[in-house]
Amino acid sequence: MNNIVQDCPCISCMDRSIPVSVLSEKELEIFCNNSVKIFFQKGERIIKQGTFSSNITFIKSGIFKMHINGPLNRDEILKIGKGPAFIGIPDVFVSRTHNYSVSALTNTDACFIDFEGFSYLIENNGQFATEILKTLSYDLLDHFSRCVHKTQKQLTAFLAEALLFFMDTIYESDEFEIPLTRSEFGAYIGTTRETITKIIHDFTKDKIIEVNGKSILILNKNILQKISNTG
Amino acid sequence: MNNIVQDCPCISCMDRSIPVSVLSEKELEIFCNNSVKIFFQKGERIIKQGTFSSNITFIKSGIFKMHINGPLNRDEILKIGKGPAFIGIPDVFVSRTHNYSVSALTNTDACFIDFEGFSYLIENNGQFATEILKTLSYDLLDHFSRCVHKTQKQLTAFLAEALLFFMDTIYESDEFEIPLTRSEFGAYIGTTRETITKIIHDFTKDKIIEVNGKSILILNKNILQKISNTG
DNA sequence: ATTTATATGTGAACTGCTTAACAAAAAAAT
DNA sequence: ATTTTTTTGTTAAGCAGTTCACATATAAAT
Repeated sequence: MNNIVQDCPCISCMDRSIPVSVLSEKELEIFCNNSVKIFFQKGERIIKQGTFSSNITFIKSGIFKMHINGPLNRDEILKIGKGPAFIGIPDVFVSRTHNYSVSALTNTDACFIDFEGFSYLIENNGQFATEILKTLSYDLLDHFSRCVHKTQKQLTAFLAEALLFFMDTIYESDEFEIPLTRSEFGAYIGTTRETITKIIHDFTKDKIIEVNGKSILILNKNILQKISNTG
Repeated sequence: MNNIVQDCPCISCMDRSIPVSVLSEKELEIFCNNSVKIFFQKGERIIKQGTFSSNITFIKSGIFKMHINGPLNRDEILKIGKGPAFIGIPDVFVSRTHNYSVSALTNTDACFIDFEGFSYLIENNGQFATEILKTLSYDLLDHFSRCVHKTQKQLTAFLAEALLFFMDTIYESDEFEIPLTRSEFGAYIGTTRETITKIIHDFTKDKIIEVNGKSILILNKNILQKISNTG
């Protein structure tokens, strides 16, 4: 009963996160001893752009946005994701400061792992290193795709893509509450809140979606897909 | 004289590439035995989007472009870089196929390292894994920045940024031959060749740059910087 | 309950950039 | 050398999306 590993809360994440699952008992202990869990309320900032980055963040549960303050002082959302996920990895490996902010879009459980401990695991467990590499690789390819779609597609198509993303990836349901204001939605798509309003209005008029404030119901996924594909 | 490591051509890259420099003699031998060096002429394709990805590519020397075929079948340049650089890492770790193409913009020496060998080194040399992680991290942050600038800046500002990039990072000189056609330049900036022509024309009229076909001379870096910053 | 602040809707005027169409120059192929 | 292809320049018309200004609704604060 007095087993350290049993007291380690990180053990509960072994079946949530693949990188965590490849750790040995001893390594899991190191992981635990170098991390703290913190609860964030919807809307709270988890990482602030510009602050020093001395730890990796693991989003245990919750939906979050990665956003960055651009050259025109406008906020832009780089990515929306949900736990379980490691975030902030590129920052600690490259610069001493965070290059972007991360905020909670729903109530969120997050764990902060000290870089020393994280780095030790990378250096000493090749499988862990490989899994983290996979995570970063996926993030990079995902962002390539998003960036290309953003520049090449028309706004209507790119917004359709975003709705499909919420439906298929984030909520896995055709009915959901968008965790963004119209302005934030604009920052995600790369446009203004006015244009978001207009396109959403068009979609409801064509009976593609049903909207009531923030709650959205997808009525015709096929057409949405077609709009997204044809650009 | 019959030392294997001395016969290994990869040893010459120890002082070119940080990840290579952390390898032991034995590991360098593994590296060599799992790689081939190939010469590419200017314009040749090094990696073709869609093909199977079973190896990592190391650009020893030369300037290259990473480009991707977008949803509207338009080619877009994600990144321009120069050797020494590892490319194609995210592809092998995530999907079995290449998600983008890479082409030589100048004559280029490239080495292909079999994934098995590369993976072995990641798993067994923590320092190597860390350095590769740094590489990917840098790529990700760099691309975040580029993507945000692309959406927020006006074309004139973004083109100015590109010229400064060529000057400071690629050629380290205020005089250089742009290794892109006007169309490619458009694919890099996210616009059409007509607009590229127009902006370049404006810059020459204002005596900011001097242009003769592909050769460019930066006359006033300060103004270029200012244009780039003010969006 | 009332005030204040934030979020959303809506339309008209404006604009940066694209599209399209043609001409000329340079490079590659024969 | 001559033809063919690719690249570049240039213009006018068109439009997708922005900006601005105001009305309304919702949420937060007192």
